Amino acid sequence: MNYDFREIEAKWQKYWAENETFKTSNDSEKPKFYALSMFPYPSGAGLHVGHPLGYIATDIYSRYKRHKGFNVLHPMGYDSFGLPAEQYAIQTGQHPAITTENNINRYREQLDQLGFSFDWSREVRTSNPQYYKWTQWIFIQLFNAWYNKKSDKAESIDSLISIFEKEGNSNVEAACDDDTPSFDAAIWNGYSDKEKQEILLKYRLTYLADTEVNWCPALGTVLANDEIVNGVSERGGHPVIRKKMTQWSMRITAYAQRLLDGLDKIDWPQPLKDSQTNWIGRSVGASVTFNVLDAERSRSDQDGISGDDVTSSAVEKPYEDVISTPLNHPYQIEVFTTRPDTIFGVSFMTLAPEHELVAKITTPEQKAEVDAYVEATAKRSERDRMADVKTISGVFTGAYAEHPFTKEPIPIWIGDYVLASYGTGAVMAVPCGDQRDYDFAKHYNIPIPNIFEGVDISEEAFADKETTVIANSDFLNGLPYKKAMKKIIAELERIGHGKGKVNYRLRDAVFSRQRYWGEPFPVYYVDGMPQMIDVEHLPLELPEVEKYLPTETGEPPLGNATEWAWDTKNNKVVSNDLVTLSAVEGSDKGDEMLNQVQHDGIYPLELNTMPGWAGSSQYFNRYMDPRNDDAIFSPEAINYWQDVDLYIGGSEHATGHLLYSRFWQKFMFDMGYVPKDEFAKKLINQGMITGTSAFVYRWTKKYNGNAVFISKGIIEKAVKEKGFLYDYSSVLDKMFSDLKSKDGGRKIAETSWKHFDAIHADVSLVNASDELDVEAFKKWQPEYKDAEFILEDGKYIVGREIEKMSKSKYNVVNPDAICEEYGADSLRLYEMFLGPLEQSKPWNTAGITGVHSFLKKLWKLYAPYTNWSLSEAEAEPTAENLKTLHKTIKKVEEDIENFSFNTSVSTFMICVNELTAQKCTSKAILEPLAILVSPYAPHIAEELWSRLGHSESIAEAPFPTFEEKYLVESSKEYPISFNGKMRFKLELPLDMGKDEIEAAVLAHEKTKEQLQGREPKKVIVVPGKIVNIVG
RNA sequence: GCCUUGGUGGCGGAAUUGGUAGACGCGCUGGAUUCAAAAUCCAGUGUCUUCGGACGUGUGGGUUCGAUUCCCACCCAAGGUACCA
Repeated sequence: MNYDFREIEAKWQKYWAENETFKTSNDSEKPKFYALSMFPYPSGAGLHVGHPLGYIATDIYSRYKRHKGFNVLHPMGYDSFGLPAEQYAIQTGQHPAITTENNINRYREQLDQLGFSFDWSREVRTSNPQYYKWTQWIFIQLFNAWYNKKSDKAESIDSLISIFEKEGNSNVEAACDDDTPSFDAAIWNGYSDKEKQEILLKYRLTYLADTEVNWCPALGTVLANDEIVNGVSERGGHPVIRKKMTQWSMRITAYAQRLLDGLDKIDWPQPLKDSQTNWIGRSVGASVTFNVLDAERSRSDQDGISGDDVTSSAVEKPYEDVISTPLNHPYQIEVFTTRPDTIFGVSFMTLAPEHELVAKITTPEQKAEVDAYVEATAKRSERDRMADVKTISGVFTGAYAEHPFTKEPIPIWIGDYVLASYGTGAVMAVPCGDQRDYDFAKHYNIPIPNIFEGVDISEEAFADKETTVIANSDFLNGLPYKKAMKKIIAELERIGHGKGKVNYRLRDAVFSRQRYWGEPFPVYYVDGMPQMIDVEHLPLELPEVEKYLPTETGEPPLGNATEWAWDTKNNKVVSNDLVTLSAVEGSDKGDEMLNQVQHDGIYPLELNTMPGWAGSSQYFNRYMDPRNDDAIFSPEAINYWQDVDLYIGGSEHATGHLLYSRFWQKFMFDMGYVPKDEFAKKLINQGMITGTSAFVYRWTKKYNGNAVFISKGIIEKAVKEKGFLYDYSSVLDKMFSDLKSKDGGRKIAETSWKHFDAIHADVSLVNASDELDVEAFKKWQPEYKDAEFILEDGKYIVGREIEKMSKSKYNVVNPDAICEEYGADSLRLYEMFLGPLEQSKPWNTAGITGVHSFLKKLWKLYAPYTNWSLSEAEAEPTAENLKTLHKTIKKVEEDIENFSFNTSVSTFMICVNELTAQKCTSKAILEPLAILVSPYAPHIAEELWSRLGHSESIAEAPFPTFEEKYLVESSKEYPISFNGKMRFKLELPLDMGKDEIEAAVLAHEKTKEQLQGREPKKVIVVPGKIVNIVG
């Protein structure tokens, strides 16, 4: 009987489902192994062949680990909140839950036909209330926690309150807002309840803050950076403004250092670690405060400090800095620098154009120029400003700062190379030590003082810390970098102008989204202060709304809900109308009056929803105990499974999902909920599968009103030979003649590619030889049904190009059609065979015939057991058989451990070719071979296994053990090289010594032939490897 | 600009620690089988060649008996990006 993959695959998929073959228990004597693929967002387009790549790899590893005796957790679920379903809802009115459900069903169908060993009983969906109940739960835990820098971990907010009650916050070292005031116990205890809540919000790990967002009034929504092009919205081209909005934030910055340190403990790809490291952006240096000289004095000179014209009330002073600010300076500029040792080289300062001081310090003379520059900068995106290194631009503000040591005036400029979002948005510019400052100074003729000993800075800045010796710097003269750093920081602290500081680029993560299809916050507001809903009343389910757009007043979509108020007496969602606002209607007193409102215990609920990453930041732990309604997971479950052993997914999640997940895991660890502070031991990024687009070439001329397509080879030849098109085809020659009368003559111009439009043809219309199915193409594009096709050798050959898979390029390949034609096992093998897992590689369906015929050969090899017409042929394995088998075991095992799945497929092919040639029918060979193949091609392996006489699934059959003894050789075919080039081969016994080998080789006639009488200068003999003769 | 990854036949790719470059597969060529096609099987397939051999892993150097592999400089492509002070 033939290899009937359709029947076999359907049979075993059914078997696995019915027998729950891959259902995993939370207690087992076996060692655990947790293999995880990043769960997908179920989009409407379904899976294309790129998606399953990582899933197949994880599945192979999971199945392998089962054969190796592990209790394997291999779950799958859906990241099912997201924008596309919401967009679809806005357009059609269909509830996102329905769209999502449909998409999930389609995904499930597609996944099922690929034969994955998922434990589907553990499926999670982030949009399912039973799931997001626990997302809300974590949010509440974060709200009720603060970060204690002394213990370097998160702690319950209650511990903070008791400290405040006893001693205020002067001894507290916490991650908190910049504007947190200091208070003692008496002040704290005197605060009203609302004031206390306000203070506590500044400490909580999730907190409310005014954050700038890109607000698009026309769309009534907030836009992401990449939704804005040239200052207007990508969709519709509406203006976008920066607007402050009160939003939830996550205090991830508290964990910056631990997120950095943790990278050393985990086996993740270095590029991914690098991008997290860069994202966190730790730099060590100092913060330095420069006083801004008032206009009067900076113009006249800088004689001492005497001013009494400025009152202290005008001082804008950051609360946390213990800098003794001279009261007579109205403004300070705080900068962060990694090179405080170069402070005597400062010759100007640069502020980001957005810096809040710009408007305050600019002199009237410079105002027009500065305003114009600020306005011009506002139109440029941050991306744009970053990418453009060549253009140097900036404007002098007219103001001067005072050097903290020399008291010299320093001109203050603004420049768009300084970004407001990094550090303090201000730079102390040291042109001799920083190339950007250097270029800026050169461009604007600002002096470049040299403060380095023995260094020429006439051409470029000098930034090598290691060889730095400071000069022209008062008390720093003669010091190397490290010593100078120490000294200058001490001095800055002594004079109250700065301190050593570690700066992180990482910013707190905004956690509010003005969307409908996301997790609702378990939050209601009493007098404007957020209150958490008690955990026992979760989940707080998404309300129904009439439409999914923002409200007319600009509130998020949940503002459309009529039932969206929290009844604190009955603990349930009730109608908004029940929120009683006595006596405030029409009041112009605002907040003050609101405080006096009588609510009857019914309060408005939060209108924002959580962002996409909320649901994915702990899902890996939820899989351990997904149906638990009393806890996110039981202690037993988390203690058994601990963490993810292998996590496979795309590198695009490097600084999103993978950073936030690590943050939440560390928080969960601090609170004692999880035993590991890193959730995934090993991570692998699978590469992207690109498409191989096909192009047809349409001549820019028409013939009888129809398009003319010319085969690629004809054009190529004509272009290469600089010839005329009509010389390369008799049909074209005739066309040119016909066109002559109408056209007034042949255009005598050499053929060039610009005479043709390359048009995407659907890749399914092209075969492995790049030949287009012309008739099918005409049907596919009816506008070309009468088009002419100029063929070469009777074929139309298309052009090929590697591009990203996309609908518009007609190069998307769907797994369904491939499964139908070749089967899931072929698809699985082929996806792996394409190349290394981590690399991106092009898809070309044509090549699948290779692995498919391998499976047919494999099936044939088992003919004594599959073809009942033959009598069962049980034979003792030959030495050759065993050698083939064991070298395969060795290689496949190594490959799986190294995630080198592509080479395993080759190894299987070689193995089957060899065993076929050996006419092997031995069960002792074919049984272990079935197990070896089973992780890769599980359906055929199960079928062969059962035909070999087993009644149990192959899934847990022990992996064959490699035995060296079958590979021992007695002789080796030595490659004999001359000057490193292999010239001939010589078979010699492996136990032959170095000298004997040398003698044997030198005596060989081919050696003499090669040497042509020359005397060998040297003979290198590496026994068992190679012989190399130099001469 | 910076960071990361990569560059080997017509194509995807292989090559364990520096030791036979191009495994395996696709495609191509020729043959067998067939009324024919599909499928299958066999042989060949890096380039050049005076048929002896010579050259050949992005380019140019270097280390070595020997380099796809190690070092230096550069070029190109893809992805990322926050001019990080």
